[in-house]
This record gives sequence, C-alpha cells and structure tokens, in this order.
Amino acid sequence: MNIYPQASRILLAIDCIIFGFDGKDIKLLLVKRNFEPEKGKWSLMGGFLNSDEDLADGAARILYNLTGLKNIYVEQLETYGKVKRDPAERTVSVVFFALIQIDDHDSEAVRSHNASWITLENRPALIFDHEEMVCKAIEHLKYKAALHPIGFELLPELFTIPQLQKLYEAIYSIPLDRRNFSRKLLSTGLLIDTGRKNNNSTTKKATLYKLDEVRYKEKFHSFWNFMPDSMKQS
Amino acid sequence: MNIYPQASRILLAIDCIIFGFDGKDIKLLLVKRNFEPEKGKWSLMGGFLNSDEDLADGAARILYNLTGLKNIYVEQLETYGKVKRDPAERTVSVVFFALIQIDDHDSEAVRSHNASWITLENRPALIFDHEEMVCKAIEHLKYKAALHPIGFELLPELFTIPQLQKLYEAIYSIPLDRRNFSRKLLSTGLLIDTGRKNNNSTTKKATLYKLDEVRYKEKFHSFWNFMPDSMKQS
DNA sequence: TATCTTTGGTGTAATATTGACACAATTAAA
DNA sequence: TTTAATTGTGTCAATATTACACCAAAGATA
Repeated sequence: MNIYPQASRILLAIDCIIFGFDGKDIKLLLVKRNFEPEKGKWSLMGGFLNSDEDLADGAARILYNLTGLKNIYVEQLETYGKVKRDPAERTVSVVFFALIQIDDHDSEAVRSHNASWITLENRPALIFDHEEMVCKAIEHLKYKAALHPIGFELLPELFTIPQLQKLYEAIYSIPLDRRNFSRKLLSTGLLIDTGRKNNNSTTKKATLYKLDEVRYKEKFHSFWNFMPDSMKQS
Repeated sequence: MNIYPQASRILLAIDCIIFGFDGKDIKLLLVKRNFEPEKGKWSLMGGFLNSDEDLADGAARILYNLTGLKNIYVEQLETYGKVKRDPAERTVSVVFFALIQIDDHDSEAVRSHNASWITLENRPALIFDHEEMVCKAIEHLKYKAALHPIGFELLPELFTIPQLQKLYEAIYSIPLDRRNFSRKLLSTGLLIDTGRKNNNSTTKKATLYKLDEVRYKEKFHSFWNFMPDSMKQS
C-alpha cells in the first residue's frame, strides 16, 4: 500500500512568532516551557502538525489556543530543517508570523500556557533555533511594514496618526518626521476619519481613524512607501 | 527513547521551481514523470528529504542532480501542507525557488531526467498543487525583481543593458522605456562597464557589463526601484 | 481668567526622482 | 552611400520627497 516505501517520515512542528504593540514597544509572545524537553526555558509557541490537519489550520489552531483569537493576520515565514535543530528527534519546523492587536488577546489563555509579552530588547535566550527564527521575523516585519500596510494589524480598530507613527518608530527604532509621516499615510487613502477624537490624551486630542477595509484589501499587494528612502539603504 | 511519541511523522518533499531566460522568454524547467505516481504527467522537479540531510542541502542536491549546477541562486519559497495534496500519502512539500543562467546547465542531466525548458505561456497542466506553486513563484519573481537585483541571476556573466531590459519586459509582460530603464540601472552603481562590445548584434553593438559583485552583496537587501511606479499599483 | 506646556494638524519652499520625449551614433545589408 | 535597425545620451516638465515653521487645542498652573 505504501507507494513511497524508501523515504523517511519526519516530525513536523509549527512555531509561531506573535508580535504585538502596546503603544510604546513591539512585543513578542513567548512561552516559558513547563514540559519536556527544555522545560523551564523560553521558546516560541509551537506544536506538532496533526496527520489529518492542513498546515495553515495547524498554525491557526496553535494561535487560537494561545490567544483565543481567530482571523488574525498570519503569514507563513520559513521552514527550518537542519538535521540537529532539535536534539531529541529530527524535527522540521514551519514558522508562522502573526500580528495581533495586543488588547484583544485572551489573557487567561496566555497565563495558562505560561506565556508572556516581552519586548524585543528584553527577550530571553530561546531554545533550539528559535532565536534565529525571531531575528528573521523581525527583519520580515521591518521589510514588509515599509512596503505594505501591515502596521494596522497591530493597532486597535480605531487609532490615531500619532499612534501609528509611534508604531513605525518602534519597528525601525528611529524617529520620524511627524508632518511627512502624516502626509504620506493620509495620501494612501487607506484611512477613514471617524470624526471622533482620542480621549486618552491629556493635551490636544488626536483624530481617530479607521482602516478603509475595501481599499486595504484591494491595494494590499501594491507597493507603498511608508518609510523615508534614507531608511531603505541597508 | 521516543520523546514525542504521540505526534505523527510525515513525508517531507522538496519541489524546485527553476527559472531561466533564453533572451526572449522566461522559462521553467519541468519534468515529464517516468515514474509512479502520475507517470507521464508533468511536474516540478522534486524529491524527498533524507533523514540525515539539512533541508537546504536537500534542495541543493535535487537542483544539482537536474542541472549539474552548484552555487545557484536559491530561496525557500513556501511550504505546502494540505492534507490531500498528494493522494498517495500525506506529504508536506517545501518549495524552493531557483534562478539559473540557462546556458550553464548540464543538458545531458536534464535530458536524462526527462526534463524540458518550457515558457510560462506554454506550460502544461501539472500534478498535485504544482500549478499553485508555480503561480506563487511567478508572483514572487515579479515582486522581488522589482525591488532587488535578482535579474542578474538569470543572465550570463557578461550582459548588455538591452538584454537586461528584455529580461524585465519578459518578467512583467510590458514594454519599458529604453532611456529611463538605462538611467535607472546605471544609477544603481551595480554595473561595471567591461569596455567590450556584444558581437551577437547585427546592428550597433551594445556595451557588455558585468555585475559589481562587491556592491551587489553589500546592497542586495537595500530597496531599489527597477520598475516604473505605475507597474506597482497592482 | 490669563498664560504656559504639551501635543496634534497643516503649509511651503528647495531638492531629488520619474516619466515622456528627441536626437545622434553605430553597424550591416541593400 | 543610403537605409533600417539598434544603442547611447540629453532635456524638460511633472511629481514626490525632504526639511522646516507656524498655528490650534486642551489641561495644568498661577
């Protein structure tokens, strides 16, 4: 019955890199493992692909279990397949990249998984090749956010332009010119002025915008230019 | 001994999308299968990952077997993991994206694998989800070639600007303005004038350039703008 | 109630880049 | 020597980007 008898069957893991933004810093959702192997160490949230489960469904399942969220922004990032990457058994891991609105997540589920939101700066050593995966994901975030409107995925439904600017400044660790940033963002036509104002501010209240979902979907794959050109000369 | 007893082990395939350019059209290297399953049908070149082999090495092995080439441009593209994608047995496939200089390949190896260079337009129906993989790869080629200098990977070591332009016109299926294209490419500082001229032309002979390898490596991850902006509004 | 401080919103001039176009030079064939 | 095809370079207007200055709103302070 076995049509491919000679080939070897391998464990297939899924690891998720989950980014959030708290208004100040980009954060990663990491788990302190309370199970073997590497119990007590930090890692990405992961799991194994079930034999009756599509790969994307496996990622969605793992993300849902940890965050209680469905329909979040997920991309497949890269598959890691060094022979020795997991010392216990040959395991190939498919890494997924997720952006979530940090206030939406189910903090009870996060706590029960022994997970925490940790800033990129303060992230601990991670097991296996997870650090490499995180570095790759940070690069991908910087790359993609410069060209496509993925920043919105990290913000609440209603947001202000200064909030958006702080997000981009956090992603790239550089200050941006307020006026040029605002002009650039508004000129995309992706923002809808809700007419409402942000009440969190102690001084002048900023305009609350929402995303134009129709344009967003239509134009997602277009190229934009959210970063100053000087940022792009690596 | 088995630390992950409950998880299922899965076949891991590697499929390679190999692009070439013959001076006129972008072509794909496809194999007509002379083995089961799906014998006689067309597919991507592929194989299974060996248990003692890194994933990237598996891709390099498969590419070497078919083309006789090492050190070619390879990227990991995406991993396909639908449950039913291979009707014979659950198989997850990691797709690699390769660009080669079409004249360099070992045509004897290609023939012995029953493989052919086929233009994108004339490509036959492919097995499993290989058509989806190819579509994704074409999109990736368009995307990446607009922002990073990967076009050179498809050309011989010495090339002319008109050749380069024909390549980009083939990738995007649009005519480009000769003068603007030339200005843009030369302004990157990636081209070195060899002083030599192309003898293939029956009219005015074009200048032969080579790639500035140092700058190419240094600046590969910078953003460029090889396509007119009008091309980028999807 | 005046004014101070902080943050948000918009305008403008200099510069750089892009797009559309014209003209001259080279080569082989007629 | 003319012709046709192709290559190389220049120009100008339109557009985009940068760097910068000013005004408005709102709570804090006196």
